[in-house]
Amino acid sequence: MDFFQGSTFFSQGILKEGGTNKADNNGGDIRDGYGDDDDLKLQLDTGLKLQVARNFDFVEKTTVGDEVEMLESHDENQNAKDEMIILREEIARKSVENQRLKTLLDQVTSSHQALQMQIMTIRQHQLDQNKSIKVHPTETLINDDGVINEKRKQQMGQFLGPKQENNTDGGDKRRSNSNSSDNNRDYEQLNKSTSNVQRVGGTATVETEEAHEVTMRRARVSVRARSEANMISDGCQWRKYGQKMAKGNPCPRAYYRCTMGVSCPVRKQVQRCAEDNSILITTYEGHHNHNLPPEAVPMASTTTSAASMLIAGSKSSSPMDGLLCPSIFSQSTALPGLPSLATISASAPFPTITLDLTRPQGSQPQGNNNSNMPCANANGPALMGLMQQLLGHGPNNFLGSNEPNRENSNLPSVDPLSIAKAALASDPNLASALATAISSIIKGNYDSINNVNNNGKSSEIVMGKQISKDNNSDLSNLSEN
DNA sequence: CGGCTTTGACCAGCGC
DNA sequence: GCGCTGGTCAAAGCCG
Repeated sequence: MDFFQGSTFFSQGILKEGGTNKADNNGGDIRDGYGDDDDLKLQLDTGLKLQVARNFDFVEKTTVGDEVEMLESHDENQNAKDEMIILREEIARKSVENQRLKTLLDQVTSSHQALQMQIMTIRQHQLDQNKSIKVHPTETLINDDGVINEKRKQQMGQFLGPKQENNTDGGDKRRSNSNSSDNNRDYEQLNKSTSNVQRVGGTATVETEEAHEVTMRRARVSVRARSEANMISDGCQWRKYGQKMAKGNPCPRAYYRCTMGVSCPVRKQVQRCAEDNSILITTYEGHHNHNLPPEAVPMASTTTSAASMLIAGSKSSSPMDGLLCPSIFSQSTALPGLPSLATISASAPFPTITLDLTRPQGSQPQGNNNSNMPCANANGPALMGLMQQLLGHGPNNFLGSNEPNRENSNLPSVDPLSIAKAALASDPNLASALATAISSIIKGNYDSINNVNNNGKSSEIVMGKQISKDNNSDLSNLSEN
C-alpha cells in the first residue's frame, strides 16, 4: 500500500508546515485529512505561509541597507517567486493526487466491508453445511441425473406444506402447541435445508421459494404509533387468543389471530410502550392466505412487503449478502435516510422491521424526550415527508443516493441501501404499499382520535361488527394487572 | 345461543 | 436439571 504511506507523509508534512496538524487532533484518522475543505485550506495555508516567509526574508535583507545586496536579493526574490510557483504547482498536483487517493481509499474501504460480509456469509454457510452433513451424512439433494431428491423434498414439504393451513381453532391442544414449536424447529431445519439448496447452485428454485415463504412467515413487521385505542385500525378482523405479561413492561401483551380467512396464519401482538403508554406497538407476523377488503390491503401489503424487504436483504446475492443475518445485526439499526422511521433488528428470534410513526423527522431513535414528541396522528405532513424520502423524492433519500449518512456514521458498517434496492427489486410495490399504509394508519388514528373526542368512546371493528366500547375500559384491559 | 374475551395452565426454548 | 420467558390453548365467563 505505497500510496497510503506516500499520501500520509505528504499531507502531514504540508500540514505541519502550515503550523496545524489536523490529523493529530483526530486521533490519526487518515480520512480526516482528505476532506475537500481540508484540501482547500491546505493549499491556501501553505501558499500564504510561503509568501509570508519569503517577504520576511526580503524585509530582513533591506535592513542591511546594501543596495547591491538588494539587487541580488531582488534576483533571489524572483527565484523565490519562481520556486513558489513551482511549489504551488506541486501542491496542486499533490492535491489532485490526494483526491484520487481519497477516492481509492473509499473504494478500498467499501470493498473491505463487502469482503468481510462475504466471509461472514461463507462461514455461516459452512456451519450450516456441517450441521446438514451431520444430520444427513449419506443424503444428497440432487440425484445423479440431476433430479431433486424426493426424500429431501418431502422433508421440506412437511413444514412448508399445508400443516398450518389444516389447523383450525379449538382443536387438539397438543397438536396446536407442537405446531408453534414445530415452526421454530422448522425454521432451523429450513436454514439447513436452504443451505443445501444453495450449495447446488440455483437448480432447486422450488425449494428456495418455499423456504422464502416460511421465512416470510417468521419475519415480523412492527408498527409504533400513538393511539388512544387499544388497536390501530388496519382493516382486518382479529380474534384475541391470549394475553401475557411481558418482561420489562408493566403493560400486558395481547395476542391476536386473523379471523378473516379460515386458518389464516397471520398473527399480531399489541402492546403499549413501557416508556410511553400512549405509544402502541403492533407487531405483525405472516401474510394473509385470503382476499382482503380494500381497507385492509395497505397494511397487509406493508407487512408483506416489509417482510420481503428483510428476506430480500438476506437473500441478496450482492456483496452485502447476508446483511440481515442475526450474527451481523447485534442491535437495532436505523435505515440511513430514514433515521426516525424505520429500523431493522435481527437481535430478536426473527428479523423484525420497525416502522416508527411517533418520532419527528431527524430525531434519534428511542429518545427520552417523551414530551413535545410529534405524534403520528397529528403530524401527517411530516410523515409524508418521510415517506417522500423513502420513495426517493427527498434530499436524503436512501434509495437513490450513494452518499453515506454521516449522522449515522456510528452504525454498523453495513449498507442498507442494498437492502432497500433488493427489496424494491423483489417487490416493486413496496414503496407504494408503504406510503399507502402509513397514510392509512394516519387516517385511522385520526378517525380513532375523532371518535374519542366526540363521545369519549372508541370504535373498532370486531368480527365484522362495529361495536362501541368505553375507551377507558379498553385501556384498562391493557393497563390493568 | 353464538361468538368473543379472559385467564390459568401448558409447552418449548434458552440460559445458567 | 431447573427456572425463566414467550407463545399458545381452552374452559369459563361475558355480552349482544
